[in-house]
Amino acid sequence: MLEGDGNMTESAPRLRADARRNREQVITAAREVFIEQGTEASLEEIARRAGVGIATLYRRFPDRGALIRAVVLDNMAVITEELEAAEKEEPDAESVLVRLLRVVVRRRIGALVLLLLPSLHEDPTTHEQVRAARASAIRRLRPLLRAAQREGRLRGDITITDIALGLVKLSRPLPMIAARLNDAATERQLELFIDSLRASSADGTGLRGKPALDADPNDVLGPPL
Amino acid sequence: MLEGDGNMTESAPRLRADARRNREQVITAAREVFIEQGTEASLEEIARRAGVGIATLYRRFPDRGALIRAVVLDNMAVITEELEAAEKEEPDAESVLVRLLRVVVRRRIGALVLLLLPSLHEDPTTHEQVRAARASAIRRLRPLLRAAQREGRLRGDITITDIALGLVKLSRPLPMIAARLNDAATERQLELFIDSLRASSADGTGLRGKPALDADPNDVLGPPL
DNA sequence: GCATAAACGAAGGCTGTCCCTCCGTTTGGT
DNA sequence: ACCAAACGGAGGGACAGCCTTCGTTTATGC
Repeated sequence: MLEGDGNMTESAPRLRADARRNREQVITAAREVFIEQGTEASLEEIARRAGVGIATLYRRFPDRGALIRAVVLDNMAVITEELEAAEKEEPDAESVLVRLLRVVVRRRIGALVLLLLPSLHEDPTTHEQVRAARASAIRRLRPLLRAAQREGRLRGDITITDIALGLVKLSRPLPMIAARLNDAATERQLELFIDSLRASSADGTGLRGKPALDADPNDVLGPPL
Repeated sequence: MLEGDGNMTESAPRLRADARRNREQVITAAREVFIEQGTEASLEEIARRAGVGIATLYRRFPDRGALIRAVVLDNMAVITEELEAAEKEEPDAESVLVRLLRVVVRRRIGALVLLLLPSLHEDPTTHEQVRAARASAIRRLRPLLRAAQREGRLRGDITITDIALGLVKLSRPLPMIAARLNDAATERQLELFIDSLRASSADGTGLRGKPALDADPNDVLGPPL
């Protein structure tokens, strides 16, 4: 969760302290619930988990779309922030990338980055805003991946889409399984996934199956990554 | 879907031809819907997707539990069957295992194998039956994995649980994304996952993080695999 | 401190969905 | 051709989620 003034989108009068705190709690709860149950989840449950009355949620986010939007933008901001920190502190591209993966999974952000885009596709207002945030993130991520591949640390037949989708699936907790188990499993799978991205995993024949998801700019996933 | 007489559990009079057909369609639909939405999904949607009236579903499966049970047993049967075929036709353990993974994912079975167990845990009636099927599958799978590891083709720090959970996550389609996209993504991720299991992926340091999920026989996942 | 505007939570009417049964109709098997 | 078996859909009851209204609480500026 980014600090900020909790008002990166429209210019509102400025929230009271408790209101700002509640707003962030709602976004955090929404992020978790959306990942677990999808964006159709009950808003009342989100409010409950945020420790907040349902009215408070509606006061801050007039409809479901507004809440989704807020979560997505917040996620994007976290990613950007973390990316900058990593680029300063890590020695090479591969380290930056791997660190980013770990953060994204641990913070449960992965899923929403891609997952929520389709819903926003309808909304002409903020679609541009979200699209811009996403485009900017990709503009930074792509050269990073290229670099790591040139370093010879990551396999060459991987695309950003592969990584993004992998994160999405990793991040989704399995329903009807205890949280602790889910966390343990996710961590383990993440390390497996990271290993699978490394150059040593490529068996020379390249990935079986088509490059999948590369094409079709009109698709949910936007232009080829 | 296994053929059989559609009556592997209790001894019923013998179903009419159309009834048997409908029964299988319901199971198939249930498998898909359960994977997508969890076992709390609407039974009416399952009936709809099976192209069958809601009454027909209830006639065959008196309650939700019965349906879940049927799906699980069916899945187990398919796995066993496929395993036997693969063991006859494939040259080594690794090939058998990989082939099995591909079948399980393509048939959308993966998720349910583990996913449904917790729900059944409550039910004293059929729990034993399911537990037996599962135990028998594991008894066959474990030596297979060991063999593949001895062959030096699969990394040594992998457990059956790792594989099972990997399959579960792979198999779950992402909500609000077109089916075609989901299929393409899943296929791609599966190949990545398979590569990650190979010995060449291990970087010598072993998997970061604890062996996770190995212990606690009282857990959802049963005894260590 | 205290006044006041901002923010809060909970109750409740409304709507839609899902569960499950009942019953008139259709269909497979002999 | 007969009839038991199987079918589908309508519909009542229950319930969960949406969103608003309203009386109460709390942060903030003087």
